Amino acid sequence: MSSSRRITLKELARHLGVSTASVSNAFNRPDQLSHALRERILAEARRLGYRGPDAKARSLRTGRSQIVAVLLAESLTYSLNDAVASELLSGIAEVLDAHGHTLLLLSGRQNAAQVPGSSSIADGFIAYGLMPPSLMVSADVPAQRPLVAVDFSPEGYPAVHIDNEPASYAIADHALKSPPLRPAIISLRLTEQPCNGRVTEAHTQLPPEQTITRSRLIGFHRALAEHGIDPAGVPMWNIEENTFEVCAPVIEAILDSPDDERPDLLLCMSDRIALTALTLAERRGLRIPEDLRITGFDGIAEGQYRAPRLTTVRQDSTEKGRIAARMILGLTPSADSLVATELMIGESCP
Amino acid sequence: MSSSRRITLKELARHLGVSTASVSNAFNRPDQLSHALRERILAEARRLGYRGPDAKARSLRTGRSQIVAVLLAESLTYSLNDAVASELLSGIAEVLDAHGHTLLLLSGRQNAAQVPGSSSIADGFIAYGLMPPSLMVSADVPAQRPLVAVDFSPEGYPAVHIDNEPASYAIADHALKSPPLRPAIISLRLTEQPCNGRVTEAHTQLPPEQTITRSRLIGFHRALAEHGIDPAGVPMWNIEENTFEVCAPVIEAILDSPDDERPDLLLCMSDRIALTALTLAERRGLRIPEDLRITGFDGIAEGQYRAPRLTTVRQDSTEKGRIAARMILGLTPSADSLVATELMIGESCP
DNA sequence: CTCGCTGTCTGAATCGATTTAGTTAGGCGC
DNA sequence: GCGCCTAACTAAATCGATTCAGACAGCGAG
Repeated sequence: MSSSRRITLKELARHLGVSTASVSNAFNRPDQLSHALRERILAEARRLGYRGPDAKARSLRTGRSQIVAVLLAESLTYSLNDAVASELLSGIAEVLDAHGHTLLLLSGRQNAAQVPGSSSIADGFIAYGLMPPSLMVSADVPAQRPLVAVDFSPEGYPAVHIDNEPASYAIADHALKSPPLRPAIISLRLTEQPCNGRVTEAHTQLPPEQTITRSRLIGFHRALAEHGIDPAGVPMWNIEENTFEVCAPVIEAILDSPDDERPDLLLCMSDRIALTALTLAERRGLRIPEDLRITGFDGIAEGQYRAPRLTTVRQDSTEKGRIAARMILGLTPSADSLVATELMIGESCP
Repeated sequence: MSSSRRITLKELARHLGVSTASVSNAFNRPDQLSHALRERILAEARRLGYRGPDAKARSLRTGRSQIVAVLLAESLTYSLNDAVASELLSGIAEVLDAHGHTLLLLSGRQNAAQVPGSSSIADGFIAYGLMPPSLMVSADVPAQRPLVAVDFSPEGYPAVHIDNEPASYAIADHALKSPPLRPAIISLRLTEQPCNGRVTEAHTQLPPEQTITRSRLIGFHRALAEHGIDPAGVPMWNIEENTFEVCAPVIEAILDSPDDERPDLLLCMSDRIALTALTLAERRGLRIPEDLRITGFDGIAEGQYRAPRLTTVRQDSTEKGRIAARMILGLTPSADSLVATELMIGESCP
């Protein structure tokens, strides 16, 4: 009533004629004071509109904020619209929520204006996606703060990931059981070197910074070789960013090939790529899978909630998120964790 | 080296033999000290591994945290997997990012174990989705803290929204230009009363808590009436939660009707519902749009990146997010804002 | 009666910064 | 040489809590 400013714990204590310690205990450690006093304090707090201890002050004093930061290699805008990242976040959120923690979103690709150090508020970090060490530093991951990595393995930190090579081998192996005439691979960011379109030999010679996509490629190649197809002879296209907009022109170019050169099997490194191919092929009236077979990777919902269903490898990103969150909260010992994958046969490549 | 603990500003100052004020200014107000001293301070900071002022302490002292909280009516798990909410978050993140702020995710449906008051760390709030006042209170939206509402209008706060009634009138009007034999409506959470399936009269008599879906329904009804169809005679089904899993059984039930009772036009209140109908109808071999026409609402990417494309009303959720974020940051005066919608004609209902 | 113990409650230090008011020194004009 | 202004720097209060180390009272045992 009197003051418009929010009332503080100290003022509340003075109103009641008790110490600040008792008020604090009334909110945090009920066993430390008599029932009667506690009730009196809570009643007066309600009366004066005191909402409980201020989070900023509490976190300074205790050193804990109940906040876990997720540091994303890609921009927030991209990540939030990407099904795989969203699933991961959703798994993280589920566990944090259940344990009274909240989620702070941080991007490695943040604006330079970002005040350095502003992230030191988090109790722990979950880093997702391939992040150069420089990014982690500039994003101010404090040296001695707990960090769990997802889908990459920075030295000295526990990581949650899947086994990409066998998984991609498995799906390629499945697809190759009916021998294709003209198989092709559509890959995702093999190197830091920008490349959207047909991959030349030069690109494949570059150092394998992108470990996930590298492993998937190796799996594809192994399956091809085992089926008697020389991987070097299989054409490959690269996609710069895992979005429909960026995929579409590359796919259109592929589909524009003359009929006797057009691939009849597309091994795609992500569901987004595969779904884009599926959509554009259908718009052209190609029959799936008779004229063109397509496989994906990830197992996002969109690929299953459609007709024909996408043949893909499901990785349970939600579960990855749950595991990472449990490690950060200390509910699980922090150690490298391998999540299982599952081959899902849809109508896009039976 | 010596101490494993993180070094503080005060210790850094003592190392250098300068006051803490100067060290603070070296990081925050370069114009307040000589260039030479500043360089000396920053060099020593680097040497000792000081990463800049601690965010917890800074936020306590200044009262600002550079954090904006998004309070979601639904669970985080649901919201992160919902395309509309993700788009909104993505718009918010884009603006916050560009201005050195970060995003804290809070759910109105949070676990009861949530420490009350833990959200008082945020500088401002963006609330999304219909949120009963009680939820906003229990989620501890501080009374005098800035809040912008999206898609609902709590008293005393600015709101960002679209004009639902004319938008849904427009799409129904479009669809009814070819007169349907058996139109039907699939609605989304018209009341707090749980109902997944055929809507009885009782449900429609309930108080209109869900303002958005109510408005959309009124728009549909107005269009029907204008085209000479009695809205009371149009069957309606309700969907409890906007997900494939919850939608699917209801849609299956509708499609199970004998051929001469099965609807030939589905006016759906969301793209998720419409896409579920589209998928399940295709799996049954129904021809779209010859056997069944379907319209959606929202304009999510998934509906456009497919064949046939979904006929829908696009609402630019990303833009809603940007606007809300700008208001919260004070870049734009906080006032109610109406975002335009756009009718998008796809092949699902030409 | 005295000792020690338990249950309540308090005083004061502390977390790590920001910021106001003020001190000091140097430069400049006249 | 004097006064005034500015630039550079500092001392100390403050933000709003948590928590440790007692203080005090009451009570039962010996």
